[in-house]
Amino acid sequence: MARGKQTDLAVLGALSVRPMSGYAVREAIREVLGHFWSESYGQIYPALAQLQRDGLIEAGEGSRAGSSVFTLTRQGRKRLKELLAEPYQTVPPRNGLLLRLFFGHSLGDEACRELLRQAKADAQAQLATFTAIRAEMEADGEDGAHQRYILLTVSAGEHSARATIAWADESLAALG
Amino acid sequence: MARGKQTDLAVLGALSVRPMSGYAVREAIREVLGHFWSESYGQIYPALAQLQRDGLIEAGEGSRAGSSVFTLTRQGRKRLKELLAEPYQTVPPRNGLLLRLFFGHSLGDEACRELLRQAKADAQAQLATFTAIRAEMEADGEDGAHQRYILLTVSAGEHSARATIAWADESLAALG
DNA sequence: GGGCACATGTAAGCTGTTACATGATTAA
DNA sequence: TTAATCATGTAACAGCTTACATGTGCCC
Repeated sequence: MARGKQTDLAVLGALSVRPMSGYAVREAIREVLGHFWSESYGQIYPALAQLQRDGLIEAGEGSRAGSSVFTLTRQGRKRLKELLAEPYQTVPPRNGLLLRLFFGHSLGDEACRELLRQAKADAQAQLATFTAIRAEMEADGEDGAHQRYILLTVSAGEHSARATIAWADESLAALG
Repeated sequence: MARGKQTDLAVLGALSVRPMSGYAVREAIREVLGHFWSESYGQIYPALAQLQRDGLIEAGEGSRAGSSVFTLTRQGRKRLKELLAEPYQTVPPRNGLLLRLFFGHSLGDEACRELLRQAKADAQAQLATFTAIRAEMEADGEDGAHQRYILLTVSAGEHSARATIAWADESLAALG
């Protein structure tokens, strides 16, 4: 019971885009929501079973033996809207990079600089990914209904990555 | 066993600033590291007991009956440096706000705008807090050894908050 | 026929929070 | 004297990941 409402939300949301198998739900979450959300098989399969028992999704014949394609029911669509409207829970922060920099005096300046350089490189790689996604989406031009909202989350990633790069540069300068 | 290395790191780090009780460790983590780290009593007390058994910290007489003040030993200081040098683990992302905006089509535009307005207000409040901390630290001017590193983490918070504000403004404009 | 992607599911175990039980000390 | 804060600790539980077990279908 009460297995994360947020997991239900992610699963129902994925199925609202198109019907798919549990495996595909996992892949969709990894690839599409990956930069701000994650779920493992250990969450997804039990969630699918429960959602089916509750009549929020229906299982259809899959493309191969033993596989299922899940589709949202009308109640499932209603439940999705309910969950979307609920206040979201935040996870307790656990930023290992900042924890290390906070004790930078014990860590040593050169190690701090190395951490910052790595963080900057990671953020640059992320920024490139987001920019590529945006370019691809804007080139396609399809799927207008979802696209604007997806671009909102891509934009969040871009802003966050740019902020990290600027912060790393400033901090590297400050450490001399 | 193997109770989070990162918890050990946070606890040893806190005690490296000054010797204190378990309760004070919790408060220090909440108040000082709060914007990027968290630990609960259920983590801290077992960690302290284990660290003491391992000879990394020593318990001294507290200010009142039954209370202890923990101090880093030489080995503890060494262990702290080891842990600081280890690569940090990242937590799987779980951003409830972006998850909701991603499915904004189902949620509805007005609800999306409300989420963005709230996110902006939160970020503004955070930014004000960080700015106040910075002002206070720069006014004091004391504790030079740690201060530069602490300001690095404050700066990270400022950049992140400003990025969120800019993103929210852009997104509100995009949603009309 | 071998490897890879697709596919389902569970059990063990780790990490971490919450709630509770307990009590000392201080300030109003 | 009563409320708040300081202080310690644990037990129950929630949430999630990982690894494993198992098998199908496709393509080279």
